[in-house]
Amino acid sequence: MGRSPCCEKAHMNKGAWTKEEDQLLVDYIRKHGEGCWRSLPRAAGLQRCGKSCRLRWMNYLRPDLKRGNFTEEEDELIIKLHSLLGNKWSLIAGRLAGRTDNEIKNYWNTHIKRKLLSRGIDPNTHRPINESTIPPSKTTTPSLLHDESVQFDLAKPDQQQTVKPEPTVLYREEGDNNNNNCTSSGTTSDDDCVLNLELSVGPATTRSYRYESTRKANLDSVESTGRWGSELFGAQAGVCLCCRIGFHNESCPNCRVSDARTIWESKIL
DNA sequence: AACGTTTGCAACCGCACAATT
DNA sequence: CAATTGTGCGGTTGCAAACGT
Repeated sequence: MGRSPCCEKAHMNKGAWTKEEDQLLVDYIRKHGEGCWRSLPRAAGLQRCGKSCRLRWMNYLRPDLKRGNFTEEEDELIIKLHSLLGNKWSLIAGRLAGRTDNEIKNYWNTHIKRKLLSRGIDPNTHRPINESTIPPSKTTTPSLLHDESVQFDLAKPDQQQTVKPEPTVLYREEGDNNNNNCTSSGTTSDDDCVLNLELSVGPATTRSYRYESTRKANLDSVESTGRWGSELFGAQAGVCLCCRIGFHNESCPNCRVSDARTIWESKIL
């Protein structure tokens, strides 16, 4: 069956946007607001695919974007968030005001990867590249997943929480005298081994269901397909940190769903 | 100056999934 | 409830600028 293409590509412009196109898009969105990207190009007089318009607006034309170089603080925050979230660029971008997922993704690939490699850290695992030679007990976990200093007020899932964990020791190698400044308490002068993170963690911003029947249908579909949609499991709408860090929160919809999944899996497995 | 290589980033593509009909 | 539509995401590509020889 397949779906129809998002637009008729035959007569569409591709490639770099011109100033005139930018102006048309900005003018139209100022006037009518965002939304309905499919019909926007025609309405705005643009020979562009709706997706292309959306991308251009989201990544470059939005007035709230912060342009310019990344600061050292942003670098470290990206590294920390990546260690926690992986390649969830949109989630990472959501924690950096004025930065876009595309910008962060590019910055990661061109700068931060190299930076981590120069530190001897695998950018994919956030562990020392030669870690395989290190006894596990000597290696401190790089992930917030196991960072007990992270605290959430799970009684208030709708309230944005500012979390100030103690600086987390990321990596320490046995016998590395150059890194003796790294301590488990995080008091150190070595910026290379400690990240002082102030994470602003919001609730999983689940989309509201216009129809309760849709929600039920999607929940039911889990049973029939065995797949867990992002809305249900908090992947796209915002990672459920309660689940990710091993907490359980009765008032968090995702935790309740994960309960459902656990029950469902226990029936199946 | 000319050419080849590397780097940085804007934009595209395909896919997944929520929303709607 | 199946089919369809619209949106958003992550991976990848293409190209211009910077750099090296």
